[in-house]
Amino acid sequence: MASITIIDIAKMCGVGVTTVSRAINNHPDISDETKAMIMQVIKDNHYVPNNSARNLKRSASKTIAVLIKGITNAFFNKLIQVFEQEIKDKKYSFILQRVDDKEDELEVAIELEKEKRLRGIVFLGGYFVHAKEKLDQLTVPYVLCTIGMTEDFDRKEYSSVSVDDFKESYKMVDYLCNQGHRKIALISASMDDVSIGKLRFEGYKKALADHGIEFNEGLVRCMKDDLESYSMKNGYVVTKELLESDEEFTALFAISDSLAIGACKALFDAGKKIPEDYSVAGFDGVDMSYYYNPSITTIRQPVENIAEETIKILFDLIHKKITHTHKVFPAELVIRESTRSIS
Amino acid sequence: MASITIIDIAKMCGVGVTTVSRAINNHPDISDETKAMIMQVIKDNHYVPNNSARNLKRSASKTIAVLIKGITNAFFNKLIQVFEQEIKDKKYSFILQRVDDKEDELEVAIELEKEKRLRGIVFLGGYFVHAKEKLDQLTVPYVLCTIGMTEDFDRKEYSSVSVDDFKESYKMVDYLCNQGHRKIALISASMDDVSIGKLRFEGYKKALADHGIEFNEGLVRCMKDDLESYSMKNGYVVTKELLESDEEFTALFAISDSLAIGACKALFDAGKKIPEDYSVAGFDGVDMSYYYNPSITTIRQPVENIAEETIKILFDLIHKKITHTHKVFPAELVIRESTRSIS
DNA sequence: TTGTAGGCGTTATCAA
DNA sequence: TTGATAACGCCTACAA
Repeated sequence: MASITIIDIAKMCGVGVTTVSRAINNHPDISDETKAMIMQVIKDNHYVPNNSARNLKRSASKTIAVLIKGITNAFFNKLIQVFEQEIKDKKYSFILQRVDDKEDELEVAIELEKEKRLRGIVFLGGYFVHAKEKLDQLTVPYVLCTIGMTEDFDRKEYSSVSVDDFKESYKMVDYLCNQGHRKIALISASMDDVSIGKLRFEGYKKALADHGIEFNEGLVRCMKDDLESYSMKNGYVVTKELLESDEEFTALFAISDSLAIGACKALFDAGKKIPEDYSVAGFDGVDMSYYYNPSITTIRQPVENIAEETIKILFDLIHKKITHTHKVFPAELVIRESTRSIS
Repeated sequence: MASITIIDIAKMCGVGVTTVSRAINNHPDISDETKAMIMQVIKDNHYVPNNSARNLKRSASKTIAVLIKGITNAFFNKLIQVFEQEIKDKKYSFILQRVDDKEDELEVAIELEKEKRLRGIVFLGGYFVHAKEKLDQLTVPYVLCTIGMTEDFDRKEYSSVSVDDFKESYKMVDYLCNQGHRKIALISASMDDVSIGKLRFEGYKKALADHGIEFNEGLVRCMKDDLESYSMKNGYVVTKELLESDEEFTALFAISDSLAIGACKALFDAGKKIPEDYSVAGFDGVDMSYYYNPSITTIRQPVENIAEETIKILFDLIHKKITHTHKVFPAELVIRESTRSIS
């Protein structure tokens, strides 16, 4: 069935298409009278403008896209909420685009930029290893949000907002050491991770070293590739293995809260108590870490600040107020029930 | 900066645009030779077709959209994963569109249908109270997934897949009663909810009645409108109030697992033990209900079945194999650590 | 204040 | 197997 178009409306109203277009888009050059009349006809006939046609014609539509890799991550939920609010406050519209783990976020971005005439892009999650040449196909500003980048990527080429994953991870492990723990297990990303996973791992190693504790590879457990990354199940399975390996440890640091929760479950299943038998710590500071029993000691990322700053930088970039910028927020060590001193 | 178009590619290759279009879209009438040549040029020049133009021109693009209201709901995550898989298996592409709580999902759907030339739509979550007249503007088939509808909406007018929220809620409360509980608190949706919230509430009432237990309004607590619906925080706040009200109860049934977890936290804060002091039950069967400590007794919805059947019905509708269908799956009472018998 | 006409980048039709 | 050309539905100079 053929959809009703702007021409049909124009005919029904006995006016030209331009006039109808003006009515739709709140253009000034139109009398209130005709506008009201047109809007009424549009309503009566359920006319809905075709977005594809609009996007095709429009040079730039005030819209920002947020590309998010791995939507299951609870940590992103709050971020997105703030993004949406901030973007709407600026009278821009907001598109949330999920990117599959196996998809290339950059390709999606390039396509979306053309399709929607984007003005800016926020990348959330993932590793973001891309050739510069390909990045250059993006002609609008973009900001990487909470995507830890290793040094081999030139910081002059992009903007980012995040916490210092190395430092914050160090902070947690340092804390555990200060509580008397010397055998600290780590649930980390897979070894080929070059993003936050790697940084948090390095922070762990450095803290151990600074406390004169020898690094024990047997205590480091990587997430399973065949399970959803950063999932509770992943933490559960990996911890079960750790327990079966007979490696001794008194504390366990998981590089995300969800992994930590999975770890707790595995510990409970083995009849252990937290924190009496094992201290468990997470990272991110998602709501669940507070609601869990015991509540989880974690590193809380300042979500609101991160989100607001991301948008601020993006708009500054759009308005050419700044060149590439990197903002690093401090995160907070939140000590809760899941860890204890053993000294 | 002007983007490179199909015409540019055609010129560079010394062929017509049609030929380029054929190469891109895998049309048969083109020699492998020219096709390979064209694809190479496209690659070298990073040409990306403009989707708006394609959608504008195309009569029907094999794509299905899933509209989801309230993406924070963990229960939907698994559903979405299955949807994506099933849809891709059928060689269709998949669009996930988030709809804000305050937005009208139907309006979004109508617009999206035109913009993307959709072939079908899945609605997830929300209440779905819409005038028939407006629904008729949707010209492609759609299926309501886990959206409980009350009777005043003609079942011949739409298709749906869900569990029997009334019956399953009844099942849980019946179970609690059989465990000797007679003072059972309920955390429910707001009173003007006409969807699953209402159905689960009715199931609660019916089970009490069947056990000869008088309904006590003071034991029913509605989610706060000013907090995110079905959030842990909502469950937490509401349970705190309940505790302060001095209403006596031995069991608490929350109409979602997340609410139940919030409730547990409030109980723990008050120095109570679960299930020794209070039994707590949830609904949905999300992963978290298993990982929580204590693990939460819940009603597990058969997520995979629901998702698969939704897609099956949608495609049957698309291929005109069936008229409107309603599929109701049984859910499973999963008894775990958070509830106990007190008789 | 209003209308006409051309073009946005593709795909589909039809003729070569 | 190819290519010119007409839509697709809308916006916007420009003219009236």
